[in-house]
Amino acid sequence: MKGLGELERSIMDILWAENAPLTAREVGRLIEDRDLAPTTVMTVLDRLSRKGFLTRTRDGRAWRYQPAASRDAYVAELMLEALDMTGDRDAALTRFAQAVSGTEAEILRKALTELGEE
Amino acid sequence: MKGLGELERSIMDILWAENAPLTAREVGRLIEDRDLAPTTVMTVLDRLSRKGFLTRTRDGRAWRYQPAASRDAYVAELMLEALDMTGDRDAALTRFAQAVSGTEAEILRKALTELGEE
DNA sequence: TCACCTCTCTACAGGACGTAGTACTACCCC
DNA sequence: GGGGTAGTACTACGTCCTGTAGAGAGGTGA
Repeated sequence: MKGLGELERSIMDILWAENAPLTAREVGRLIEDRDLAPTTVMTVLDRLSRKGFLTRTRDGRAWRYQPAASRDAYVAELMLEALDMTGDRDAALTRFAQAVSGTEAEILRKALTELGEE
Repeated sequence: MKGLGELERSIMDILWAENAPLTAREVGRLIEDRDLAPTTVMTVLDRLSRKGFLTRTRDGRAWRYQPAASRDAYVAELMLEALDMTGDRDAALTRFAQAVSGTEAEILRKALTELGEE
C-alpha cells in the first residue's frame, strides 16, 4: 500500500466521515476552507481511485466516490505493514504493547480476549 | 516522523543488524550487491543522520554511524503514528487485534498482561 | 443557442530519494 | 617529501509523487 499525501488524506477523511458516496463537487464544498479549484479536487479523487482507495460509480454525468475500505481497515493495514518491516515481529509487538496508553491497552486486551473466545 | 526510502531502509537494516557503529566504507561493503559509489552510501548516511535516524561519532577522520533507536522502537512508532491517523482509535485497535495472526495475538496478549502486572 | 457543469488530459513546481562527481584534507608508504 | 588513498563536504541531476490548476470536449437545461 502506498501512503497518502496531505490533501489526499483530507479528502479521504471527508469521504470516511460521510456515509454516502459523494461527487467531486460535494467533496469540494466540504473542503471549502482550502479554496481549491474544482479540478484540483477532481484530480485528487481520480488519483485516489486509481490507487485503489476509492471506488466510483456513475451518477448521470458525474462520478460518485466512496472509500474502498473503512478508515479502521486502512489504519490496521498500515500498522500491519509497519510490523512487516521488522525482522523480529514479536519484539516490535511487545514494544508496541508497552507504548499504547492504559485505556488503549484495555481495548486491545478486550479485543484479543474476544478473539480467543471465538 | 518521516518514512524511509528503499535504499535508506536497506542501510538502516544493515545498521540495525550490526551491533557496532559502522563507517560508510563498512556499510558500503555490506551492501555490495548493489554496487553503489562510496559517495552514495555517504550521502544516504548523512541524510539519515540529518533526519535523526542515525547518530554519528568521529573515529579518526571517519564517522561511525549507529541507529538512534532500535528497529522495534521505530516500528512501534510507525504503528502508533498510523493509529494517530484515525478519529476512532478504539475501532482501529480492535481491527488490528483481529488482523494479527494467532501466534502474534498471543504475544500481544502476553505483553499486555505483563504490563498489567507492573 | 448559450451558459454551465463535469469530465479527461496535460502541465508545472516543489520536495524526497537514488545516485554520483568534484574538490579539499589528512595520512601512510616508499 | 611526494604521490596514492581514504574520508569528508558540497553540489548536482533525474525521477517520482503530490498539490495545484488550466484547456478543451461533450452533454443539458433555459
